[in-house]
Amino acid sequence: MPKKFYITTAIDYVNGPPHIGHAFEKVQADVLARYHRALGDDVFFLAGTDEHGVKNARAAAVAGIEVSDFVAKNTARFQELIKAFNISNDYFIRTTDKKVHWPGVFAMWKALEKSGDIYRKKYKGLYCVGHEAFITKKDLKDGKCELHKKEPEVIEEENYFFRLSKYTKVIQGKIESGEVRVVGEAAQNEILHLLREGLDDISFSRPSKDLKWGIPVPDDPSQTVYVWCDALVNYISAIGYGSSDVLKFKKYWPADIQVIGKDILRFHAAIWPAMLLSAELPLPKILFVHGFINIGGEKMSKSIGNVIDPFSLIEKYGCDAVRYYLLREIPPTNDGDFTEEKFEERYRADLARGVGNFTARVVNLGARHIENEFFSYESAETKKAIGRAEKDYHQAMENFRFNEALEAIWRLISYGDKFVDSSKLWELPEKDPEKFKSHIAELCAVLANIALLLEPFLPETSAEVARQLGVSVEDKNSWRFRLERGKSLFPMI
RNA sequence: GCCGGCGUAGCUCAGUGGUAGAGCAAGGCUUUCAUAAGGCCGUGGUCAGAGGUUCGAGUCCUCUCGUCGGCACCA
Repeated sequence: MPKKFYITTAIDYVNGPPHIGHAFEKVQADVLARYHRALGDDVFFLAGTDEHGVKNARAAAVAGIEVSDFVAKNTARFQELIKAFNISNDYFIRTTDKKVHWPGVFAMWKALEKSGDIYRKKYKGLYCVGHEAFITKKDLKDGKCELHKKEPEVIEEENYFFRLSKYTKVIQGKIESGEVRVVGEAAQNEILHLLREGLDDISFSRPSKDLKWGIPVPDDPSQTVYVWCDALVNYISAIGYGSSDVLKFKKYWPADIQVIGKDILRFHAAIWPAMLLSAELPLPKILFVHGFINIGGEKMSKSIGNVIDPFSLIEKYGCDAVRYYLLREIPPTNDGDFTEEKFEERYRADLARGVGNFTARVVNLGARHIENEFFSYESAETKKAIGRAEKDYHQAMENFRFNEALEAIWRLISYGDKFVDSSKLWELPEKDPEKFKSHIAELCAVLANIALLLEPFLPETSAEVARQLGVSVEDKNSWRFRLERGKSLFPMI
């Protein structure tokens, strides 16, 4: 029976259009999902959107449309993003889905209550009249709301709290022991530091008059479930937690990997595990924490006007080229940088002159002289080169070093290019046709292995290489090639 | 303020106490199968700075500087 593998991405907040950072997270998770499918695992890969909250309600009001229409429209953009980047998610969860998501939230809330971890408490907050909402100390400048230049009122209201403080030590221990692994050194340090200091109990609901656009607290419609117990629950509601059919939940939970950004670490490495502990559910095994993408060394921001639109990038260069840049140039768990110059440099050097050109020279030369089907062949030396690439590749993947896995593949491409040159392959059809055929068979084996390893990263390219070779990559050990010239994989720009 | 990451070739980075590395870019030579593509070979370094530990420090310790970030119930 295949091993189950459950991987999630953070659900995106839909108050604005998707940018390149959203795409980055999906692409990283997609590589892991595809990699584990290739290993033969039974993969379930989740993506989705977080659609409740005051910000959405306000943005919809500004736009002058119904909030449900507003979030539906924006969610569609995120679904287009997933399609454009060829993301292989098995399901897309929406927190506004009353059939799938809400029952999970209700079940979670009741589980927390049952453990005695939900209690009523007065919440004291800074209320800004201009915002019509609570603000934080961060929003203040000289004691006044930075935006509205007014002193906030201190308002007290009663709502439900969750006993987060009760679980911080236990979670700290589990992260220290590696039972819950936080991938990304900076992220691990940060969360351990936070946990060592201990965390306070946290507000888990808001009065419905302040927060209407959300899920009502079970048996108390005067309160709306606050973001934690709404958004975070998506990871289990999506697979049936709280529904009448919990088979999928039993099978896939706990998540093997949860992919998140460094900005939401605290919620996933503290609040979420605490909720799971309280509900007596197992904790996710790995939190993979990625960094942010800067643009030319600067933070991406609307006010600077440097936000990169992932759709126009794909339209210009193609899905796989953008995936390649994100996975090769951005360090997996650190901040990275994007510029169009760097992008084109990578494109030309690695894609056009690398995998594209190598594929073209092998397939064209082979197809010109060999029409029939022929078997794959590997000399001892080639076998060794492929074996080394595989070993480096898998080792890199186990450590989530996507960039290094790609380097390993590119060393194999380089091996193939050298092979063509050193054997003067283009002279052989005249000089030694038998040797030519065996060399082509050998180079096709190299190419097919490249396509196989490349599939999680550049699925379209992998499929096109396989098509030109006339094989399916997954049929390794029984490859019989029949070459067919095709279009350039990555035309020179 | 408290805490953390980072600082190594023009750029992106690897480097586990033992002769400073890779890829890209730039330069020279070379090939013509291939997308003006490929291959080969140099060049390129005060490892941010200072001090310390050590037979020996890019690596460990202390301090300084630069830079990015986290925390003070925003998500």
